[in-house]
Amino acid sequence: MGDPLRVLPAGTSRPDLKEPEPRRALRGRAADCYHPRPGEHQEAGIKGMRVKRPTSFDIAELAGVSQSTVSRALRNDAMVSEDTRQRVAQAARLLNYKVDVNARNLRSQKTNTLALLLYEDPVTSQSLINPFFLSMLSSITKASARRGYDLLISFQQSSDDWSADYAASKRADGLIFLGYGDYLRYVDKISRLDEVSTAFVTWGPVVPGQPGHFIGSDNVHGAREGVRHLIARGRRRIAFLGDISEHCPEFRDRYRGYVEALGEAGLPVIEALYADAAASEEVGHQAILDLIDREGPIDAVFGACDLLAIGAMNGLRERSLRVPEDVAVVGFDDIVAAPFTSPPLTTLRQDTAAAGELLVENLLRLIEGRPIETTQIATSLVVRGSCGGL
Amino acid sequence: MGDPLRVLPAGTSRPDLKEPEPRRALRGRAADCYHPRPGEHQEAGIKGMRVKRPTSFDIAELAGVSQSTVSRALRNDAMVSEDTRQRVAQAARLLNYKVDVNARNLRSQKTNTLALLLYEDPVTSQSLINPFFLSMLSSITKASARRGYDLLISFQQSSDDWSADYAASKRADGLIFLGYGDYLRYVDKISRLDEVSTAFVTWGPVVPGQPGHFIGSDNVHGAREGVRHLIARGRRRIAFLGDISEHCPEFRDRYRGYVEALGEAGLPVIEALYADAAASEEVGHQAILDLIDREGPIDAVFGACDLLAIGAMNGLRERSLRVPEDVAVVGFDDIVAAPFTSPPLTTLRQDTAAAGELLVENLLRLIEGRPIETTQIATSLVVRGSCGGL
DNA sequence: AACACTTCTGAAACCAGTTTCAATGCATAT
DNA sequence: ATATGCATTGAAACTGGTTTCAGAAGTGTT
Repeated sequence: MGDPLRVLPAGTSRPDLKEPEPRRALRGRAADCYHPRPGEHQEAGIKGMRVKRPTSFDIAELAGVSQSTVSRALRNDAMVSEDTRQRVAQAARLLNYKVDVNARNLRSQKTNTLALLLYEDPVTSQSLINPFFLSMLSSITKASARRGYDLLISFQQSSDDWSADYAASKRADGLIFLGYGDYLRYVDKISRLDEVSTAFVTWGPVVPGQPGHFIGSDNVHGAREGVRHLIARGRRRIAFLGDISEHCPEFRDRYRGYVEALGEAGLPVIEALYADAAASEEVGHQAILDLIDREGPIDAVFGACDLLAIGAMNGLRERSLRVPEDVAVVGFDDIVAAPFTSPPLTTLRQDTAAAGELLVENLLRLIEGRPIETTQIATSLVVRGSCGGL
Repeated sequence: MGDPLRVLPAGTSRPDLKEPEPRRALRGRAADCYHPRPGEHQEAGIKGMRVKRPTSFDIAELAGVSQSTVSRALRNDAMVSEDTRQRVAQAARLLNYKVDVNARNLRSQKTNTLALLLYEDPVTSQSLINPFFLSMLSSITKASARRGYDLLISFQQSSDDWSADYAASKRADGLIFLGYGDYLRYVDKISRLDEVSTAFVTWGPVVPGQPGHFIGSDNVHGAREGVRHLIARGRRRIAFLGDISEHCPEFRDRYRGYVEALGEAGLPVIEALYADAAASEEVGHQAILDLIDREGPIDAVFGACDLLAIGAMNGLRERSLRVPEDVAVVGFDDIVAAPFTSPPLTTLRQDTAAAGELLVENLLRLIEGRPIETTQIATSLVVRGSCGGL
């Protein structure tokens, strides 16, 4: 088969250019100094001898078309004949051509990149070691990759190093906020994003008045299911562990679910069985000790997160109370450690795969101006040993 | 105080430009259609009415200098007077100017971005839920942020979706590879990176012949320390759990440490006390059962990773063997679950903070052509309950 | 006073693509 | 045969910075 790349289409080699054409001439020179062959990268390692990357002009020359046609062909623009597209594709493959995303982004005013801002809890610094975020991360990465988007990631430590600049400096088309518990401290900055019309989504509880951007698990429903499960197994004095101040809107929702489940069953909500506790093992440990010493026997604990539930189990063991015989325990999150505790922890799994998918989906909807439909993710009860059998 | 921005320096308003100057004229127009005032973002939300971002030309006009001077001033280029720098900075602040990184990258041929490629173990898919990687991720992010680099992240699932294109398409200046256990399957592709002179570093065991790029914990030393600790507590029949085939070079190194510690103490290496096991709780569980049933009593287990050690503890409990009284257990990694097992797991902590720092540091050294010095990170023994007291 | 040497600045080239616009060729409608 | 329409294509404008180059202003030397 003859080389189709050498067959120049009629009308291409027009000889009627007489004037110097300074701009074009300079651009064209790039092509002249590039002599690539597949597999001849030997000099690449030699310092300062780096071979020049091929540009779309090189592809154009090789394929016998104009540079703009190369651009169209490689983007599968509609207005290119199948024959041309093939020739360009082959030339690009031959020279091992890769678009320069900076040039592309500059002109098209699009980056095809999302930025993920991960906020640490400045108090506990727990969010970073919370495996929950690794699976969120994984699913977000995959969801954006599947849609052809790159993902920039940034761990935010204080509210000072604010990274809305990711959008302002055209590094990313949209932002994803992720954080555990108290993220309201940066919401004031988030609201400013609306003013500069920067697309963003946030993981966490739905904030009233801005439903579209805020995506989270159905915490109320999940907690209700967990507490129902305890009640169905005959537990009556069920303690709730978790900070329900405005710092932890998610925990507050889970407390609502707890209250609702009790109400359904006609059980009283005993104020004294609530223990304020930040999300960490140590805090949960101490909180349950205080609660038992103060209020006497309980027969179950609902932890607003797994770390609290695990801390509670350790505290119970310290008071020689057996889990689940004496006290049943249910957590929330289903972190990796959950199946490894003894007994294994019954908990409400947050569907991180669906969550990541929804965050990205909704962010792209915002970017493209399409309407948002779903904003909540269902949780599922994972029954293990700590709640007293199936 | 008068507005310094209006004081044009002499010689700036030169009136001797008569010719049309097509290029400049078009560029200048951008400045004319932008009328910003701090806090007047009202129209920003209205569709299609988006206010045009300020460019460096706008800053130049406001500051009464040329656009190239603006560029220099904002980058703290040496060749700008303090007075000019101040004026430019003030103008930029006033218009809330942010550089367009795409334009910057395009011209400077630098992205100020690193790409992190996280590989899943296709067999166990464990690496994603392994909290070890979250802390690696966190430290890598922080290390690159500290140096002014953005971080692109990508979870690689199969060896097919190869992302050297991150560098080829000028998205990133360098690559960081992260993966658990068997990553040799993509090393053939990694070696190709050298050919195209793409800077990269890899987390894992040092691969002979390419010392500079490969960074990892001192696995031999760490394992030796752990096994020494067991020996010092009187243990003699110490099992080793872990796959030491070429698929897991790290485990292989840890096995070497195990053998060395035994040798130092004059203990024989009993072939039968080695159990091949991939990195997961289930596999460790089964492996220890088989080993006990086959070889009879042991008094200690060294797990090549924490998940294996945890699995082993569960298996031992199933055979009614007490940890640490009957069998002492030591793991490797120090994952978050480690302190929550019962008894809490003694293990070798990998210093992820130092590791992330070193990966980024070395990658930048490669990018800038500076020599690399360190390639190994020390581990530290974390003594908890599972090894039989301090 | 003439000269060299910095230090600072502006004009224009440059990076490598996308997008606009006008032109071409060809098929179909009149 | 001519007008109309459409699919393709190329030339040139355009994106918003950085970098080169040359010139101006100011200082020090002889």
